[in-house]
Amino acid sequence: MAIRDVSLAFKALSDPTRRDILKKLRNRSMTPGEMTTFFPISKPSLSHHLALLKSANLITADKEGQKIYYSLNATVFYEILNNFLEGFK
Amino acid sequence: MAIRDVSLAFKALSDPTRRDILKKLRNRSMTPGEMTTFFPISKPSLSHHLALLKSANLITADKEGQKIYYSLNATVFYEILNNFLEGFK
DNA sequence: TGTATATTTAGATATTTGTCTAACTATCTA
DNA sequence: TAGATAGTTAGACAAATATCTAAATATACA
Repeated sequence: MAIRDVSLAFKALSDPTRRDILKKLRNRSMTPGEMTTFFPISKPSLSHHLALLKSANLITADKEGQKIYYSLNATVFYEILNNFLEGFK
Repeated sequence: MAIRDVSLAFKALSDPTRRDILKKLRNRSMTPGEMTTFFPISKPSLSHHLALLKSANLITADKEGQKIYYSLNATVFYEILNNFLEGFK
């Protein structure tokens, strides 16, 4: 899937917590529960950030039982930034 | 000069009006007065956006008489996005 | 079925943001 | 010096954002 909203993508990237989440997801998929052990943030706040990253198409979610594994959508991630850079050539 | 605040840079890029301003400045330097002929926005609003882009180090300002010429800081612009992409390799 | 676990949703609140009008500062020029 | 022009600053306001606690939903399992 492709870029939907550039503003949303940059907005998603403008928050340090969300960039930290993306950096964690570079290595492997992770559940919100695991993430809360890394960031000093409440579960609802984390959930909010994940929803925003998902709406920006920067991450994907896969439910397995009660858990939800979130993964970096690397393709779209690079697409967004590179497409934007193209516009400035 | 280099990146100062990644959050600020992405925040600056998250607004459509500010991205439009940057795109205009790709071609040439421009004064706020000229810009208002392109965007349906008041001078104070434009001034606000320019201040934000400047604080993010994405543009520079050169005063000549009563006019202020704003220019794209292309170097820092690419630096910000590419450095960020590096972190996701 | 009942309880524990994983996550989201709802609702509240303080902060930030984008916009406007009005007023101010600086510079030019007749 | 007076008036016009270019731009910013001040102040107000509505909308969006990030955060929290409490409640709801969904799944697992004894």
